[in-house]
Amino acid sequence: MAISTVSCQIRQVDARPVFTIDRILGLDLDRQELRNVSLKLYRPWTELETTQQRSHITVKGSSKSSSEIKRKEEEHKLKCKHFTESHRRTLNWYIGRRPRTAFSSAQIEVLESVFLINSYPGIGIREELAQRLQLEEDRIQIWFQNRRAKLKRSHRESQFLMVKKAFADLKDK
Amino acid sequence: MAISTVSCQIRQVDARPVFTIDRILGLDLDRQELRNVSLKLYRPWTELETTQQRSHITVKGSSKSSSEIKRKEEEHKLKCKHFTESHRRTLNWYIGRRPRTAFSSAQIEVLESVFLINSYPGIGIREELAQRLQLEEDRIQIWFQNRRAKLKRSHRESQFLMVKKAFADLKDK
DNA sequence: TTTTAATGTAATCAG
DNA sequence: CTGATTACATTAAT
Repeated sequence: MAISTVSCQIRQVDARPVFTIDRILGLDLDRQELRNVSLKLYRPWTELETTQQRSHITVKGSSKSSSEIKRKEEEHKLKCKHFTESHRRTLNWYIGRRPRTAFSSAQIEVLESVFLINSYPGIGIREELAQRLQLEEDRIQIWFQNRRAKLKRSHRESQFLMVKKAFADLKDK
Repeated sequence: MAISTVSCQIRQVDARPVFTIDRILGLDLDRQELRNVSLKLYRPWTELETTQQRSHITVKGSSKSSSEIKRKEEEHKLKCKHFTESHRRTLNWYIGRRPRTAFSSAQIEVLESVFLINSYPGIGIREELAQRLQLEEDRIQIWFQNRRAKLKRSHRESQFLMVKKAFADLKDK
């Protein structure tokens, strides 16, 4: 099979390095020589997949996968839409950064309520929220990430204050 | 063990949601009831750290062995050092997560050069790189893992674009 | 200026 | 190992 052949070649290289780091960095070998070497790189995913041989992978997928694929497609469509609707941001806009989402206060309220109970919502809850709040699931995941970071930051700060206060109290004695 | 207990509780909640969103929003359950439920929130950084409870993880090694054991011991010492040297990050830091390594651009350049030739460097090359770049071998292994993931991701995306284009071309006919 | 959505990537964990 | 997810530092929009 093609793959195992290739990986053998690699293993060989590993054991008795044809490419030392010096060579790779071009300290020891010039580029012309490098092009002459016929070493197949081991990049399995570079090859086209022949539909059949991946079906087993898609089955065992964790909680996401089918829903994730759909999500990514939607996201992509949305990205394309952004290119066409070029009002505001036409200039402002550089290499494909998503326009900042402005959550409504109603959306924030719901998100905060959920966060209070569970700051690590799984895919199920996130998708339900997405549907209910008319947001992409990705926006929600990011929101929770940022929210956790914020909570952590505030926690850190309050701890810092407590330590400071403890020191102050010590001085008073 | 405390940590796994907590995360199991969470996973339970995720799989078979005791808290539906309706309940969380109080559409289905009033706050008094909510307070009676004894669900531990998963807020790791809130808890005090109980120094060592993660050592079992280091055992399960696979293909590597003598060098790996030595390496793991060093890593462990390093972790302990982090607990004692409590300047910066004392608060920042919860349950023994390694502080994020910031690679220098010079280090990245070398790593990328090697990656271009061989994206699956064996232990030999990794250790040489570690010595040369003044990094732990583990950092390098992780870097290659993440780098492969990145390459694969970008490859997936470009494939997606090509499929999309193919569809567009079909329409044109 | 402050807050925070978005991004990139190192670290972690399950399979 | 991969794949998914998380934490964290940074950037940039409001």
